Amino acid sequence: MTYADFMTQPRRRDKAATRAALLEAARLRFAQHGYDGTGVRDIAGDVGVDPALVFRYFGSKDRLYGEAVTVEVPAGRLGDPDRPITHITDGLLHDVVFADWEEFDGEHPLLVMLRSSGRTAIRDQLRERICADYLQGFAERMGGPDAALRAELVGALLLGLGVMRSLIGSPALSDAAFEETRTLVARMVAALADD
Amino acid sequence: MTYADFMTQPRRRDKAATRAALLEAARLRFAQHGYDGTGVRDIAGDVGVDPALVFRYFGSKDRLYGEAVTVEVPAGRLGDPDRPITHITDGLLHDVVFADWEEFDGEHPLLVMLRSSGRTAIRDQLRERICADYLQGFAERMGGPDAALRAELVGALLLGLGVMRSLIGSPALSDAAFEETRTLVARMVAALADD
DNA sequence: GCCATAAGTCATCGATTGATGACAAGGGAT
DNA sequence: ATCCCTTGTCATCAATCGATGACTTATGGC
Repeated sequence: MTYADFMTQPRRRDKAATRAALLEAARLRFAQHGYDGTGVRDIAGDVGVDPALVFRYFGSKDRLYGEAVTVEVPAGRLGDPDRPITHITDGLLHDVVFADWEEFDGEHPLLVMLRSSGRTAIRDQLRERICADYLQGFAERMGGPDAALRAELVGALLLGLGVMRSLIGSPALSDAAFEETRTLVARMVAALADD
Repeated sequence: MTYADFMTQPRRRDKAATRAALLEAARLRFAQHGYDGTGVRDIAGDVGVDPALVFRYFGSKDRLYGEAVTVEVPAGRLGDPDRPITHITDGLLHDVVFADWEEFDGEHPLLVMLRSSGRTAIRDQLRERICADYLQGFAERMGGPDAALRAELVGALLLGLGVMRSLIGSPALSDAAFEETRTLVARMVAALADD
């Protein structure tokens, strides 16, 4: 049997595998084209399966989206409260901004949600996750009267980096080595933390 | 004649005024719900006019979007090449990030485009404008071997600030006074410019 | 006041959307 | 080999999409 025969051959029936394949295809589609720009037929077409299965396995397009972009984000290695803030941002830069989220076409799920932020439900979830998962941890390590504000400035920097890298595709940042960027970011964050 | 009568009264026929009203309604809708989340009927409905007029005056939804988000952005007061970079970012922070773009529902047109970045044409235009209008000016004032990278870090910070403020709506940054934020941003940028 | 032109409306097209339920077919257990 | 439950397909619905062209109505010049 040739390879072409193998590919055109009907796939073996497996609920779990099909469901997982749909989920992965949905992640890619939503990441590239946003919620409104992605159709159920597109996703099912990528997997090579009937669109009706999407509704059988996920109930609705909304629930599929919810399950697709919901991923346990590393809380940011916020373990030791005495750890300097630049170590935290180093870790986040590496794990969140520079990490290759291959299941989301290389983009962080938060940036994927950004592209679908026209829907208020998605925007609310986005704010909720950014504030709870990241900003609060920053603020606790900042100290001072305007700790919250400075924490959000750090968040803005990291978020902006992600947007520039994967969404805009700015030339220098996209090509830069991690270590080079890390040094510069650490400088900016340190300037913010000093009193 | 009561106010209700006045409102339900058919508006006076005026091509220029209707066209302008459609354009403004389009800006608001696109800003809030993105390209795919906005229908021609929604826009026309806001103005209280027939959807067919959109095509008569703008040709297509695509061209309406193009005309709606295209706005002459202040080039960033890049006049004097000797002006320190922090002065530039001060001005941009004030005119671009903190400015209230009322015709775009308070958001900067670039952030509006961000919400529609699922469409590759929009994403390309977005990158083009950010690189040409801002990053290049930054890089010229940076100097050093990695000027381009550091320029994009400044751009990432400003872009992230805009996203946090208007798109995410993070609490501290949204409420903070301009002067307070300006001081902290200047600190971060200065740390980047020093050798 | 009439009339031509511009402004706005209406009906409708074809494609696509999310979603539903009836139906066909594969696969393991007996 | 047969049976039955699970998996996947098909046909289709109602709504909405962008878009088009024919029609109606208001308005300014005479």
